[in-house]
Amino acid sequence: MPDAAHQIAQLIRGVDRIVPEAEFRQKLERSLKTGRPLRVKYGIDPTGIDVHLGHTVPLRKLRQFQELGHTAVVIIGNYTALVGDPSGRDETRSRLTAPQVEANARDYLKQVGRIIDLDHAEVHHNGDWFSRFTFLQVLELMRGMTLGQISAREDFAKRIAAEKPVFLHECLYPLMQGWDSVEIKADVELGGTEQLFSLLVARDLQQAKGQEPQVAMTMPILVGTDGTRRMGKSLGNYIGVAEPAEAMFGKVMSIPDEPMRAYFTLLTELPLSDVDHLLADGTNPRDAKEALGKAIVAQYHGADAADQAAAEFRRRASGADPDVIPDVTLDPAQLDANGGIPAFVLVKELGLEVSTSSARRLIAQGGVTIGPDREIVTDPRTIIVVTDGLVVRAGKRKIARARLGG
RNA sequence: GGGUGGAUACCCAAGCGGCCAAAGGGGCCAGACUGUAAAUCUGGUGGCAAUGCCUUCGCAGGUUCGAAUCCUGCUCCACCCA
Repeated sequence: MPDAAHQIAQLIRGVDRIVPEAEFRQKLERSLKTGRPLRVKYGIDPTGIDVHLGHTVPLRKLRQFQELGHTAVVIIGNYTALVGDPSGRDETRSRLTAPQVEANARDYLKQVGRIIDLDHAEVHHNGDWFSRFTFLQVLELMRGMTLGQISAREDFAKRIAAEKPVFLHECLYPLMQGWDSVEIKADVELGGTEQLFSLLVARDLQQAKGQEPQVAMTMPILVGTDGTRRMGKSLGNYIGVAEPAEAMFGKVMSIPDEPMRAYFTLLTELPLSDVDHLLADGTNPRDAKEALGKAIVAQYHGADAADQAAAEFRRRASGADPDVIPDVTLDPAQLDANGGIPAFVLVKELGLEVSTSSARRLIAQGGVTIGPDREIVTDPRTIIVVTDGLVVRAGKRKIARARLGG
């Protein structure tokens, strides 16, 4: 194990806050002296199915702890998922059923395994203990917090001010999360900035049970591909860890320039001095973004795939067609005697648009080009004579090659 | 239990008898521009082999030549008082 100073230097990268910082230092030093690794907790609620780069920020931190010899403890919040984390929410989360949560949990773990080493991690489901809770225990747990504390929380306070509902079960969420820490005797808990409140609730509960309280380590919230709002599935601005290399790379390239530094810091291992260099004035931000994209994609798909994705992106950006163009077989019955078909029907049949109405619109706006010469079609009713292998492009991203069945 | 205010397209939100496939904003799509983006500008954003037709304003009925708009019942939601 590297010494405490080294560990701290490494662990502090990208971290928002450590509360309380002195305790963290003490815990680390003691761990080194006694050889007993720290128990580092990270909880994830299986509410959706896509783990995205936003989730990987604390997960990558967890991985760093692992690499330094500490114990990663992953909590699958199958019970908390039934409640729904109110953090950062301005409305109540929609309700999930137990089987949904079950299925999600399995899927999640698979994706989480892309970031941390699950073979050397502890994985718990908080349903293991919460499903056995008696009502009396629930009441006891609720003694841990007052209405004042709860309603002081920013997310609840906002909702109350906006006359939006706050349900009682949501108030229980931080207590449940805190109890998880008691169950697994956490030394450190990781979470996003907005989790600080919940992470600190655990300290009280642990102390009440005679345990040494955990240290909260919060990570900044990663902004999504729109560059402003937090990355999230519902906002449609996320990059999923399970996405194919090219899609992942393309999405990284589509972020605005401003959040690049945060991405480098939180999502890559690149030395920060190198990052400074890449982002220095006078350099082309595209090159920096390309380096960022490669570094991220390589983590999930390998360096070769990352390079290929980058090359492919350059090709597309220069206007060339992609390497692989999907074939779509046309039903010959759609064609007239001369092999012709109206442009808007063609676009729909090739699956480039979902409805004839939208196909008409796209064509009328000059978004459709046909064949090697990229002939622009602007009248939706233009009859296109289809030959086998005809390439049709719709907008910047969609393309298909027509195949005549036969 | 009492009171009040709501439910409109992907989201927010206007409309309160015909001029409504429904303002405005956001998002998204396309085009122009570019350093990959972003920003900006322009256009589009229910469906249909389509100068017209069909379905859509919580649900079910009703009034009317005509209903997102008026009436009745229902469902759901929130807030306030207790």
